[in-house]
Amino acid sequence: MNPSTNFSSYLLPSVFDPRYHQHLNHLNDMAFTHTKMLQEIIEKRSVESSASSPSPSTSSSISPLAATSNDSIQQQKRSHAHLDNNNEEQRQQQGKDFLIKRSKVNDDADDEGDDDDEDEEENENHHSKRSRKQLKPQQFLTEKNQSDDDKDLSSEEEIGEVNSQDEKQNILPIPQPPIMPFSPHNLPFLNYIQDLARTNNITSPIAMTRFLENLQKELFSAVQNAALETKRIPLPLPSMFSQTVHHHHHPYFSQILFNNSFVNHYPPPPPPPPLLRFGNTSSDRTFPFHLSTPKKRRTKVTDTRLSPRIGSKIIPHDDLIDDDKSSSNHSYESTTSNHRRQQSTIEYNAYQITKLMFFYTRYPSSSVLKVYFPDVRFNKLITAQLVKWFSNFREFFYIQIEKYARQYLAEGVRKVEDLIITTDSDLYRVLNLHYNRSNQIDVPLSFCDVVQSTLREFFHAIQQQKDLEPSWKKSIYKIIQRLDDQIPEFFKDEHWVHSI
DNA sequence: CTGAGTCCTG
DNA sequence: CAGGACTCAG
Repeated sequence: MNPSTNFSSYLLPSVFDPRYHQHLNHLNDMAFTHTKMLQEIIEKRSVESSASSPSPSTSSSISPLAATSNDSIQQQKRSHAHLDNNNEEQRQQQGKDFLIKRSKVNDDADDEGDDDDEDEEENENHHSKRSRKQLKPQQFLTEKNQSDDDKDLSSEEEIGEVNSQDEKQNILPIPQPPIMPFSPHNLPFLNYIQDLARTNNITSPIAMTRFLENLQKELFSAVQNAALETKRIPLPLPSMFSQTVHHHHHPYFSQILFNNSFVNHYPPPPPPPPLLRFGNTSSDRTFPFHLSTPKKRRTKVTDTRLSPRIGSKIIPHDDLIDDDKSSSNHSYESTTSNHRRQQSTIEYNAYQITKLMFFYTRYPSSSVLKVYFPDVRFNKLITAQLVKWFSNFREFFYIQIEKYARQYLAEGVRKVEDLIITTDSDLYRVLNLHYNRSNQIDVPLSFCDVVQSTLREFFHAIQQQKDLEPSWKKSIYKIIQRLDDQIPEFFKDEHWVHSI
């Protein structure tokens, strides 16, 4: 049980969002740019320092201890615990913040859309801004040693975390790619480095050189990790994760669940198709700095799934021109409208499929659900979501039936035997409209029986005035629970599922 | 204490 | 429909 487990899941969804990849690309760019710049700085510095101070061996003055000397005792304590981890991490974190921040400035389309609060202080001096973030759950991940990599794997999915690294990646040859012109655009980065240096009490040229080298190393190893990380990810993660970049291959359901359960920050409009700026390998797409802003803003699951357009399809009383004749639809589908529909259809499915399942089982256990959503990596929240859906379905189901039971009673029906539910019954139609609005499946006959049984139970109970007792419905629920059928196999069929 | 469910509310 | 309070069983 990793404390980060719960939160890490909030990070997931972004992975599915094309914009996330855009964002990563962007960060990647930045990293290279900055690395390059660092190198230049270092070169420059080293020339200077070698001229001024002959003995490089003294460079150890940059050690964290040097930093603590002026600082509070608290800091000392902490450095005791973490050894030089502390400072490293600080710098690293600042680096992250910076990168993230930068990318935000340059990338309006960015939709992480969660941390309005977090980065407003970005113009403040970097010295003080740490405290707040320190406590955030994800941050703890960075404190882990690389030695417990394995543990990390078990702890759900922490994507793109940066672990402070060992030295195996010494100075790697910089892939020399794009020669980045030194534009004013990059000035903030220099400022940032200066701040950083100040923070770390870097004064002497030698120390500065050393400091910059370390910084470079960190930056670069981060990039390297990106590559490693992406190779590693597919392992612990379900297949769906590896698919996420190929938008032609949307996992029908997981997409939704994750999107919905965790990231609802995006306003409705579906993102434009993600385009990778450069690089074709997966490692090019990912950058290890996960956008460390906590995405724990309460997610309202329907927010994305039931974006206005999508939601309208589910809401009763909706003129669903689109869905009801989806078959004929395909004839006129042109590029854009088709695209739109695809997007919405994907989202529509998850929920709809769950609804269809309701025809077979009213009380699916979570284990059953897992079986029928094999490509979904279940976690607490997802499970809860599904359970909640079924709970809501049931609610509607029982309310309708109770209503009709009372109605029949009022109409003078006497014997429960007179209550017969067929596909022509009003009650059936109402339910079918709710769960199977587009007639996507043939409702199993058993469902009629269940409805009928339920109706009779309610009827009988009301007739006996059991409804005056406190929780009179519960006994009925128990009876109905036993009537669950097995979910047919075709729910497992990916093709069928996609065709919904 | 936790998970499953229900009930109630917005 | 989602959230949250609440109940109840294990």
